[in-house]
Amino acid sequence: MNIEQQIKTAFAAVFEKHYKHHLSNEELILQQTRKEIEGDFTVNVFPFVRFAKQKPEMLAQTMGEELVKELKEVNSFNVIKGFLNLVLHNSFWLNNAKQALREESYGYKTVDTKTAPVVIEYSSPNTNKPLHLGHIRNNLLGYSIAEILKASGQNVKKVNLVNDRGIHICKSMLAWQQFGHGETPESTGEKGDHLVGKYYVQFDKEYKKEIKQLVEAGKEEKVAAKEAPIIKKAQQMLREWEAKEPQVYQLWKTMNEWVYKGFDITYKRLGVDFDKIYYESETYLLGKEIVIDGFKKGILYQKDDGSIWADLTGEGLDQKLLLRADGTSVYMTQDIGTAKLRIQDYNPSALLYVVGNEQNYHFDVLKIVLKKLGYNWAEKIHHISYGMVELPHGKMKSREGTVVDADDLIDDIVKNAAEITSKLGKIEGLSKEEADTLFNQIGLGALKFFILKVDPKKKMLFNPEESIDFNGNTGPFIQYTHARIQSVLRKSANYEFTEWNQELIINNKEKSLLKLIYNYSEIIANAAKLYSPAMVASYVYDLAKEYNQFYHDNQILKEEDRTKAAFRLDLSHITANIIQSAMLLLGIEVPNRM
RNA sequence: GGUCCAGUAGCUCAGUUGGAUAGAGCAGCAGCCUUCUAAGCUGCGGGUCACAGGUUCGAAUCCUGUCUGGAUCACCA
Repeated sequence: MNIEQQIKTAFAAVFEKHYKHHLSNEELILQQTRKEIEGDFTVNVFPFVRFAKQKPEMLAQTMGEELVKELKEVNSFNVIKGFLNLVLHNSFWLNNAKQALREESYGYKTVDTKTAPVVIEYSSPNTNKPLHLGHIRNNLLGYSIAEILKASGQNVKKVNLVNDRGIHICKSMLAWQQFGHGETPESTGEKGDHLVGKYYVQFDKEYKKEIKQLVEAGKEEKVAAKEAPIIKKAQQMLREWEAKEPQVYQLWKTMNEWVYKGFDITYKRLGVDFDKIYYESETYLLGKEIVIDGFKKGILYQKDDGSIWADLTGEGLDQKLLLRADGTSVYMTQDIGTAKLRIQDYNPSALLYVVGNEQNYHFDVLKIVLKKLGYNWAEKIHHISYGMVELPHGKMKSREGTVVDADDLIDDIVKNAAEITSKLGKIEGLSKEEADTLFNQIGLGALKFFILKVDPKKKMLFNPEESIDFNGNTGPFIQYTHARIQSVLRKSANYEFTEWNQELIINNKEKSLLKLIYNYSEIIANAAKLYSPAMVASYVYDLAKEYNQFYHDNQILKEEDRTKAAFRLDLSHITANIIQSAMLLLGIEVPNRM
């Protein structure tokens, strides 16, 4: 039982003895005492005055006196208005520090790999264009959430679903066929995903041109959009693809290979990975079968043109198309198939999807359709919905060329890290290779922290200027704190120390650090519960900030009292370890020098 | 129009199930390096928590309404 629970239990027992009323664990709220006030844990007794029939101050006073007697960890207390502030013996915090020193992965729970896994899907790229800033948020969130879940003791499987088929893929294939003159990544030196993306854009251009021509010839815009020859050709190509027509299939394979090679580079730079990759081309037929089966059972219905639909009006939603009139699949169809496949593959306890909030409706529908089809496991689906990334000028729009390309962004930020780091004279004595590694760590550290520190549920503004700031609440600030500690640790070899014990007298800064150290495992648990890397980011920033203040105010190696020196060195050691481990949960590496 | 989400300092964001005087960073101003890494530390200024009601001992937090912004309601994914 942790100390919070002990206090709550003791509080309830004492309260019942005095006032003949039982307080449930839920109504008893224990919070950490705010910094300006003396104390470690605080109970607000206001909610209980009606049971005690006593003034809040009196009640708090009585409870304080009793708790000091009852619990050996509680040293003293004070009462301010209705707030009972409990002060623990310093030995409690010091003991926890000893534990943090002993435990290899302090704060983490061990994973039982025999339990049913949590399957988390993230990334889910389309193979028709390169990754952009929006994908970066997705990838960083997915990776980090998975790592946090693992640290909280869950058995996690990371999966990726590659949207490698569909009308959008045919569009870039068609454009390449018509306008590509046989270009390849090798012949142009262009990264494969960028090359394919170029043709996707070109398709859109041509399509628009044809629509415009048809409208000028007197067609309505809607009709024109349907009748434009190039879109007809793309649709024809999709049918040929589903029929595995050899030429189309070969082209599709070739172009997808180009894209995968490009993606691999970007994934590697971002440091994300997967346990399994699903390809929509391998799963969509399963979805198709399920839909046809559902139609035969009368759960779904068919329109005159042959298309198959789900009627969701009973659930307050609309009609939803599941198979087109020409028999080809839509996005929903394949998601039905992959969900079922994942259940078969893993028998998971939960199916998580890291997907943007623009698809909230899609996931509502997915769950309802699956339930209608009789799959009880639909309940296990949870959409981790995150907000869009916006730029200072507004939204990213591929058509207007305001998309921030993932590769370009990483290049820029690493370049910037190199400039600043060099200017600060931090690369003296480093080899070219070591320096490059450092630039990458700092640049990506800045980028990742900048994105992950924002609450995933909220939309975020990506200001390029702020993202390359390395001061204040940033990744490099935290990395720097870690490097600083490492420097102290390296030098400690030249000093003698005397082992400290629980009797040690500590100052305020030391105590603040001890408390933050104590909080780490609960932060991980909460971040896991809320799927929020931002909570970890916020915590590790607080920790680094607190350490820097401590570092500024106290001598460590040169402290005269060698017992205190030993303690401060240990505090530094623990802090560095937590910074490293917390940053790892965010997918950020911390250098030993910078 | 229906549904959903958001609105906190000049800007970007914290604020864990309702609790004490609403916090950081950036930007601005003023200080601190012969001493363990100054990518650091300290101080100053900056707020009608969109607005109006309600719930109660107590509301940035919960409820209702209004305003503003966004997402979505496709034979796109």
